[in-house]
Amino acid sequence: MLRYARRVSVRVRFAPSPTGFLHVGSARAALYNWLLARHAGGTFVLRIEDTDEARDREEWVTAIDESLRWIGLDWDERYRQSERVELHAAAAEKLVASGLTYWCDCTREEVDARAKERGGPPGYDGHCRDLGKEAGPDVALRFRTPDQGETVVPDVVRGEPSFPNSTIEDFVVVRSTGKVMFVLANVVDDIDMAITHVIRGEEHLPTTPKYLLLWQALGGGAVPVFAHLPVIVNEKRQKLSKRRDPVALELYRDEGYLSEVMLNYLALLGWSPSDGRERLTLDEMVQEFRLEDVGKSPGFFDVAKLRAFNGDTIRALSVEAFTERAQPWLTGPFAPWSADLYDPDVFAAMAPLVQERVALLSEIPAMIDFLLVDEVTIDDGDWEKAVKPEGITKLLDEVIASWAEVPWEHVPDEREPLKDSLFEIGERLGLNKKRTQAPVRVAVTGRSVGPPLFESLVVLGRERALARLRAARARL
RNA sequence: GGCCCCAUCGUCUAGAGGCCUAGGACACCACCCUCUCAAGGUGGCGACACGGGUUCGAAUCCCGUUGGGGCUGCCA
Repeated sequence: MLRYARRVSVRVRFAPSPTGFLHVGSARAALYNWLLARHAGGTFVLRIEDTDEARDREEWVTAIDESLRWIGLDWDERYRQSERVELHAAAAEKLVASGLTYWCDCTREEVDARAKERGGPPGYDGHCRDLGKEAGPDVALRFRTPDQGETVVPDVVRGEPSFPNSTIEDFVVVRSTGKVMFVLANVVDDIDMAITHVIRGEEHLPTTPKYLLLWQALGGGAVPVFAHLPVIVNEKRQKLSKRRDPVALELYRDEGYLSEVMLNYLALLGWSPSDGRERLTLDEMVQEFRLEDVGKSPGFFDVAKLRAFNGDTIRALSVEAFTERAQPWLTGPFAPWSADLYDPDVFAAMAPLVQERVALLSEIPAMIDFLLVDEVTIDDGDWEKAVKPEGITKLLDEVIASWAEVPWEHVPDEREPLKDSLFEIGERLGLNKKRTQAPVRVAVTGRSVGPPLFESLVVLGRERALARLRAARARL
């Protein structure tokens, strides 16, 4: 019955261990599993492999759930491997009964010492293989691997890598503490959950022969289809690591990357639709995803490209959607100002101008902060550069006088009194437009770059604008 | 060291023997637009790692070399 079920429906699993935030590499593995499940109308199983007491933490379990939810990967079934230890233990007993294992009390030091002595490759030498040792404290259970033949991994992306059985050492399946090891637990759960496709990182490929040997020993039936995904690397072409690379998914969320962009980018790191398109919606990815189209070579996690995608996507948002997505940086946890300072009308007036200029949502505050705070902080470097040309004092004096009178409005291509008066003064003083606007911009916004000046001035209001111009004038 | 994997522009890739004087995207450069910055427009730079085969014909198939990577735990 199980066998039949396996034929008709795809069942995949994502099996993270809660030892840290969700890693971009793991997220991609989760995504590919999820895409296949959704594409095939199958089942996506989330299996938290929380059997490492030393490293697991409950908060990481929550963090993984949250990260998956953030990118919108929903699961159909969810298990905790820690709740299944009896099943694993039963499987271990079955192995003992089958005679395919033996007990071993060699310590790591002894194994290493013997390897060094014989000068051969490191690893276990089968020392206790025929010693008939009994179970007991400090005794581990090893699986006796075949000496002859080879084990072939049926892999959709890699073909059929084969491993000489003679190079597979007799590996530990049950620790001396009685705890079942990762591979065994993995196999037991995959058999029990009727997993049809194992999609995971390439780093698992070398242990897959052990997986297969155990699967066979336990009589698991038809083995799953494997898909070992190419590793994701940094600029030095090394596998992304928690220690040296920014890999936590939530790091990107907090920087203001859009979840759909993250998903799109991750999907493209190792897969592309047959026509090579890059910008895909989730639905399109589900529709077009095929395991057979997954590439073999490692992919560089290119933040510059991610960022470009993000900017494109932000710009394509409706103003309403943009405003909605921006909330965490406006009124939420990432807003740099106190709640009472924030004015939704100010943002509404600036939103379209801001939207075109940010690639990350986290860049929003710096685009509008000068409109919310009472006093701007002038960037000294920007100020020095802006007031360098001759005649700036005169310029500011005249602008202050003129703008005290001029209609305070700016309608592009129609009524632009602020703009007209400013550049009229600048021209009279022999300053080009760039140099004319620079000191005014820095005086009013605090920086030499930002949203369009005249629109900003209208939002700021005449009084505050003039006050800032006078304050700047006083600096000269 | 051993086992395994990988190899098209700087990066991600399209390419499944002739459609390839190798296409796209990001990055970079130049110009245009322009109140700054973006955005947008136009153009440019730029790759089949190397050597042997197979074939009328190879980026595409085979072998080797070189280079890169992964694994090598009584972690998962």
